[in-house]
Amino acid sequence: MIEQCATDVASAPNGDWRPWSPHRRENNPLQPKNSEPFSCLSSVELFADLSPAEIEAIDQMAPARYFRNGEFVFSQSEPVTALFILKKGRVRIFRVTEEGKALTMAILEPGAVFGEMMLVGQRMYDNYAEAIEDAEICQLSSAEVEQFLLSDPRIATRIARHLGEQVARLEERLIDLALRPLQARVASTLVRLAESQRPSRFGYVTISLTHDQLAGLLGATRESTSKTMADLASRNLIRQGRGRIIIIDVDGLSILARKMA
Amino acid sequence: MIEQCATDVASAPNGDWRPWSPHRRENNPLQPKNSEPFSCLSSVELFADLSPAEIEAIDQMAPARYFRNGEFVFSQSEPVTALFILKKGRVRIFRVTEEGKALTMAILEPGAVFGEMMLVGQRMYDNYAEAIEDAEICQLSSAEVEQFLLSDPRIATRIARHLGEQVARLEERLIDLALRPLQARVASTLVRLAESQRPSRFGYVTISLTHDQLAGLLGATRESTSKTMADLASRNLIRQGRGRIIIIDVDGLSILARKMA
DNA sequence: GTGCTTATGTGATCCATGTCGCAGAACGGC
DNA sequence: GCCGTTCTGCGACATGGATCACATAAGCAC
Repeated sequence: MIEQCATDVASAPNGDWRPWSPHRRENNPLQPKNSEPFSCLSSVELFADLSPAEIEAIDQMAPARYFRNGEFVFSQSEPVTALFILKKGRVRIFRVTEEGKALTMAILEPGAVFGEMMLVGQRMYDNYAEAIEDAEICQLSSAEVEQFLLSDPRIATRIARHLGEQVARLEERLIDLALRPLQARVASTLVRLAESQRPSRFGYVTISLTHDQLAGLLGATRESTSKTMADLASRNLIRQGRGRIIIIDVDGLSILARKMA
Repeated sequence: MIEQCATDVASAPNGDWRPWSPHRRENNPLQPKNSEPFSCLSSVELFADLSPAEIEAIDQMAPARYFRNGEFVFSQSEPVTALFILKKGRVRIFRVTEEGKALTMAILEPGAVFGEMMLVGQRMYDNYAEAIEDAEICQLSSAEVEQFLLSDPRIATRIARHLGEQVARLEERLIDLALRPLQARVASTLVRLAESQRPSRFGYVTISLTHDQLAGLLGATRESTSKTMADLASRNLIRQGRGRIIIIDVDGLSILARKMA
């Protein structure tokens, strides 16, 4: 059953041509870990105002599904489910133009809620969501959301707040893209990513992204991103590893981030 | 009293140097038209679910203020008021970088609500609002909003919906900026502007913007915007007048809008 | 009308990134 | 160990817009 659903959603938007997406596609589905003790919903900010009993009730409605690295969590073709809660793994939200170019809207970490725009009347248009690590995701249908969440002012307010944050972030990115050179955009993006990350063992924050994924987030090419990253590394602001970026000097990056030319 | 407030807010963010803003600054304040028969709040989508009595109640709290073309409605320095309702005139929301470059986030028409991000916990950061026509604007303080609006699920939902639309629009713009050439961006922006406009007398939509204002919205220079506009005009997609753009062929523009290169 | 101010047209550069084409390096599987 | 795949690093080159520097035109004040 899980396999059924998963491969279902994993099919590419346009046939099977997807230069903007990882190609790995193993065919052994992820099995649910048996009896996770933690609710899908605890530690999700959206439900912070609810009592344990209420959370439990909603939890019943939100079955987890499992996605392998590279599988699609949703695409336009899937308008049934409204709200997704990322329990484990990471998910990339992105859009694709007719010509096959992609821009990453967000890279989500565990605890993130997504798909909120659908439940607020918006279609997700050409937004796609794809697991970039094996992931575990809870889902609520639009009907359930409409009935149990939007009607509750505590949650509606949280949703509004969450959307407000998104607006702020998007405006920030728009500014960057419109009037800052690549180096500043890279720096600013790294800072933003670093903030949403717990600083691992030794004070340094590690970001697990390839240059390619970072480029998708920047609206730049992999090549120029690589060049800029090399430059930042040579200035000891970051250190590089294959698929990982270690932030050495957040303040230095922040300064670069607001440089214009 | 009105004069007092108005000149108060009209002061520029950094001293008086504002290349990114109109210079006109008459010093006779606008006088309120006596006894407008229409409430500030009717015909505002946000309050569509409320009864006339409730609207009336809120209306009492929302005094109108008058701003001259070029005056600032708010800047960072004014954190008191939370929600603005544009009754008459037009307002431009924009951000400025340290270097003095500006990007216009939105151009608002009568009936629009703005400042919603503040009331949702967001600071407006470096957002400014400036009247680009003589304007009449109602205001609610954050306290009032908190107390009467956010707690009401009907309104909270509307706010969420409104923010959701904004997110969608911003993502659209981000895509445009990231991966479409200027001509497509101009076309797409014109289409978007045309949609939020009532098609005047003879079917044609007229947009009242200078090339400069349009450029601010595009994240491009006035020069390249002018060139592109001339091109569009030569293809009979639009017609030009000083400070006004007449949309002749929306469909033609829409096609250009999705062209990549 | 005259004259001032603001909007638009245009052309000659320049420069940051995109594009294309490889080569080397790091990892994963066997 | 070896091999294939995925990442990263360059370099040569093309190009869309930005910049700068004006010329012209349209409207407003008088």
